[in-house]
Amino acid sequence: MIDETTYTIGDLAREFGITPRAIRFYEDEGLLAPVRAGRNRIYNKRHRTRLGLILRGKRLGLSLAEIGELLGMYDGLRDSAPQLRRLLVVLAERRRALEQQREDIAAVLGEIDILERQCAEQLAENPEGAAAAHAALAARLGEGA
DNA sequence: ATTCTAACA
DNA sequence: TGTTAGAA
Repeated sequence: MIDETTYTIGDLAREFGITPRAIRFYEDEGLLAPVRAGRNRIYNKRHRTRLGLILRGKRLGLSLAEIGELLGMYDGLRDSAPQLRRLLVVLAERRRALEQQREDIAAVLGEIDILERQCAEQLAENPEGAAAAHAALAARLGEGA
C-alpha cells in the first residue's frame, strides 16, 4: 500500500506559508524536482518533506546552495556520514558568522554609548545649545561695531 | 479559480 | 523573491 498522496504547488505554499513563486524558485535552484502532469507540478510526500527541510535550512540562515549541497540533488543518502559531517562544517561556519555579527553590533552599541554621553554632557554645560552661543557671539561682535 | 512561463522593478 | 502579463 504505497502512499500516493500528492499536492499542488498551491497546497504546499499554503501549508508552509510561502508563495508558489518561492517554491518554483527553489526548483530553479535545483532543490526540488516535482513530477509534471503536463505543465503542472505534482508534489508527493517526499517532495513535501524536502521542502520542509529547505525551509528549515533557510531558518538557520543557510544559503540555498548550502541547503542543496546538504540535501543532495538526489534523495536517499540524506543522513549519510559524509552529509552529517558536511552539516557540522556548515553549522560551524554559520556560528562563526553570527558571532562576528554579535561582535560588530556590540562595537556599534559601544560607540552609541559614548556619543550619547558626549551629547548629554554638552547639554548639561550649555542647555541653550548652539543658538544661544551664536547669539552671544553676535552680541559681542555688535559691541565692537 | 489555479497554475505556468517569462521578464523586469 | 515579488510582481505581473498573457495563455492554458
